[in-house]
Amino acid sequence: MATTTFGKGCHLHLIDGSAFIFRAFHALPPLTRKSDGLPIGAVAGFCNMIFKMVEDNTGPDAPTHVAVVFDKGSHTFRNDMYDLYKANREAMPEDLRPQIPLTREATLAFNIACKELEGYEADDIIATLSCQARDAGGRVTIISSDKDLMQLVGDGVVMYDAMKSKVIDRDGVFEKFGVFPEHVVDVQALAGDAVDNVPGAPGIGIKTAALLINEYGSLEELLDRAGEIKQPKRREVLTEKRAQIELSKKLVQLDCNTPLDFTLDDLEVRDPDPEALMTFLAEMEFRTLTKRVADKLGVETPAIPEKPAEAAAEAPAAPEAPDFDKARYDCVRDAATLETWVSQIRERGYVAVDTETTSLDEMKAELVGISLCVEPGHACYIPVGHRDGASGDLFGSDTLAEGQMPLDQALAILKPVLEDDAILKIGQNMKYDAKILARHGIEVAPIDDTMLMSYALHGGLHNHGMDLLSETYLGHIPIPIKPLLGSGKSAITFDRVKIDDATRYAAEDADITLRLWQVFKPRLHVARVTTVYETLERPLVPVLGRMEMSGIRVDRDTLSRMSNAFAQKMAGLEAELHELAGESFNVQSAAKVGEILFDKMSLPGGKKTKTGQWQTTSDVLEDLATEHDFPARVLDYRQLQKLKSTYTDALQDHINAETGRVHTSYSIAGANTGRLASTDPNLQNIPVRTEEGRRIREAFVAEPGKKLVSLDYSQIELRILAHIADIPQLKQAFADGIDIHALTASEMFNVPLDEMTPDIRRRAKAINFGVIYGISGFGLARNLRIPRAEAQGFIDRYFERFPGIRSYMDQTVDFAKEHGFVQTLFGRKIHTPEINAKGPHAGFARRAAINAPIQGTAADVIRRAMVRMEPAIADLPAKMLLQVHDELLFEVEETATEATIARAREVMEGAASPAVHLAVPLTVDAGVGANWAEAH
DNA sequence: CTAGAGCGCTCG
DNA sequence: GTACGAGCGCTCTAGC
Repeated sequence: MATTTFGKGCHLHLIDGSAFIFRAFHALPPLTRKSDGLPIGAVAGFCNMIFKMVEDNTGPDAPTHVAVVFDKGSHTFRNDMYDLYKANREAMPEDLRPQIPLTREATLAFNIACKELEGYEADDIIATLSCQARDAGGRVTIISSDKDLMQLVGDGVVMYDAMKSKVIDRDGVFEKFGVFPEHVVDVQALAGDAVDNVPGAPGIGIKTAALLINEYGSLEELLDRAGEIKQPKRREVLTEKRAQIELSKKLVQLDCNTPLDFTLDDLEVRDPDPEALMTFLAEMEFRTLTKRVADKLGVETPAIPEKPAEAAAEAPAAPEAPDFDKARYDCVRDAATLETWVSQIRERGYVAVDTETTSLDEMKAELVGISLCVEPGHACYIPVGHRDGASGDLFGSDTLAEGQMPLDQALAILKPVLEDDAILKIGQNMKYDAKILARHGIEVAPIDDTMLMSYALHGGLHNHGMDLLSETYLGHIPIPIKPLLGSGKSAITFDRVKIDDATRYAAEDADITLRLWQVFKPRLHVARVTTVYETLERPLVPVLGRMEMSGIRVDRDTLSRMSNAFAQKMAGLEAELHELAGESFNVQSAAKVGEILFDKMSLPGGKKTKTGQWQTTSDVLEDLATEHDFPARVLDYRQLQKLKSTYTDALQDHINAETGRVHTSYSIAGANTGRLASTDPNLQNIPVRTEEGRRIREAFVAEPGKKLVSLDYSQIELRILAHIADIPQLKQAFADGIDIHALTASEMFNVPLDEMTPDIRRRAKAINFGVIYGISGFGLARNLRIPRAEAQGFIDRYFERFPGIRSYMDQTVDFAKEHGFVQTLFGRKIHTPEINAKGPHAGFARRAAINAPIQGTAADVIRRAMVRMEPAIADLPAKMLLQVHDELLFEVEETATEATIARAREVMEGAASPAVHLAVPLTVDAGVGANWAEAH
């Protein structure tokens, strides 16, 4: 019970509980409770902080009153003012959610008041209590580092950043905002907040806002006199966005009149109940803290059961897993047996799934069987499409020895489980199986994917195929598929494999998948890649699956006509080349071309490849082509050859007979940097740079009544470089929409922008790209065809003008050497195992390490856009079809192209937030057309 | 006959 | 010895 009335001499500590645990979660290493793996890192950080305060606060400055304050409810009065408030908040990380109620328990265990109010943010409760305490003559310390609370500082109110052990007073606020606390809301109203989705005044950041507020005295005065501002952009935005700015102020202004159902007196400091506190700490298994608290309270330390530590990320698989015993694998041939598997799955809540089919092409593959696994060693195979090797007849349920269930019956039994929200389906490369099942009307969800888990954990270390993962992380070599299917001409499809053999093979795949999942799952948060996996990898599976199944219409006649035209021209060139060479030879053989050029014709400047063959790459041939016909004609021939074989011919073979469309396949875990890779066919390298090549894109068409719509990020990697390396001139240029290569040229060569020549700009452009690739004098010299010393001079000059670039490169390489990986802005890890190598390897590894965060961040950004795109355009007659690294291609009803562009652009331009606040804008260019050539 | 290495070219 | 990241078609050869 309160014995004193809050007033002069009292000191109130207000702890921002919600903000603290969120920050602790991200800042501290991930701890789990040893007995069951429950994530408790944030709770541990919280308890340590509380205990430290209790210990420290014994002197005259000790608090007399304390409260821990939490957010409650996702809808607050601010959402009534502005429905997009905090609209782009990301879902709470899976490992944090269970820790929130535990933090409340911890507060109560320390016998500290724990306060929250439905529909209010913790900030408003803190504001109200702070005002009340100050008005009563007391002092207040707000334990938080949230800048939104800085408006409350002053008059005996200070903030304290518990993680940095730093007091923030009026001067501290000025340091952060450039204004004193009474004007913080004005600055915030102008600068906005990407994290909370407070709009503010576009183009005005904290610095400019502070400048304006200091000049005009207040936001209201500034808005009234906005017409006087000299800078046209600022004047315009302040005049036109006045309503938005005023709304922003209301959103950031904290409410000092929150209707509380308690008083300050209820917050008086109370001694903890030792028993309750010790019980809680022991339950959490905080060994060190429990002992320290017990010593402090003068009670006995309770025993905490000692269990073997969780396997570390590098440790081999859990030894208790049973051996792979194929005899235990079950072949399911009837409904009753399948039902028993279904009930086992329901008991567990998860199941590993694998499908066997007749083809690697999901759009052509026929389902042959499904395997399931519910615990290591306990797996089954359900044959549904096996055929007699000789006759090709499907085995029926009555066939002796080879009996199997009808496909429809098996799927009908499995469908409810595979689509059940409460049952996790685990697969290795789930996109494949999900597409096969989708073609049979089953939408598999929710899923986990061991291939993608491995990608998040081990990106850059090795590939993520099941055979390799099994051998590396389970110490088990899986049954090879080769002996079952054979190879080459005599290869058979899986439907002709004997059911007994198929059972051993397929059930083992599901078994391995489940075991890999058990190994990888706890390692995700140990390695701090849970969010990467959950936001950048896993959600892409259904999105890409649908894109691939949609496919894109490709006009066979267009390709066929082009093929014929190319063939004619090639025949002419071939004859000409034979004539010039004085012999008949295979023009497609680089070795022969080299011999003729450098041995027979003795042209100068020949270089050998590492196998001793003459090098005949296009840049070598281009140098010779100015003087001789032969190399010039070879170049012509090669261009046509490439277009014909790779594009006009091969693409026709990829047109699906049923859909008339081309269905590529995206590898999610293929590229080290996080980029996707497109295969079978690769639709990410369709020609565009030359006029002739670009015509291939005319064959990629929209259905009648529809259009293709293309949106692509403008200069995304350079923008990310400007942000990461923090280059003021580049950031400013992007903010102002200035031609970035011209700006670079101007800075480097001291040429004013309005006197820029195309050649100077071209050089600067090459340097800009070189920087992204981990520039070297040699590489730039080769690219620009200038002496190496001159190229090195350019690079030196560049580093002089943009010193941040050099330090970014050095820091990135140092980080890689120390940690063995580099990271993107979104936390994706790219391992760099070769970074400490000696010799030429080192150079490669170094440049790759410099490039990876840039290329990888760009890849993360478009992944985020793709995941958000489907819901954003769900109500429009539009489909996302292709991704080409910085471009998304859609097929859209003619009437909806503009709406789609608007919607898609918003998603793409905002894709970094709220996780990352880029210091440069992302901009997107759009195009529409009947075909891809027109749209791009 | 087949698999894989080497070369060269396409894209971002 | 060199720009970063990918996939694929062709030739050529080692090995069945």
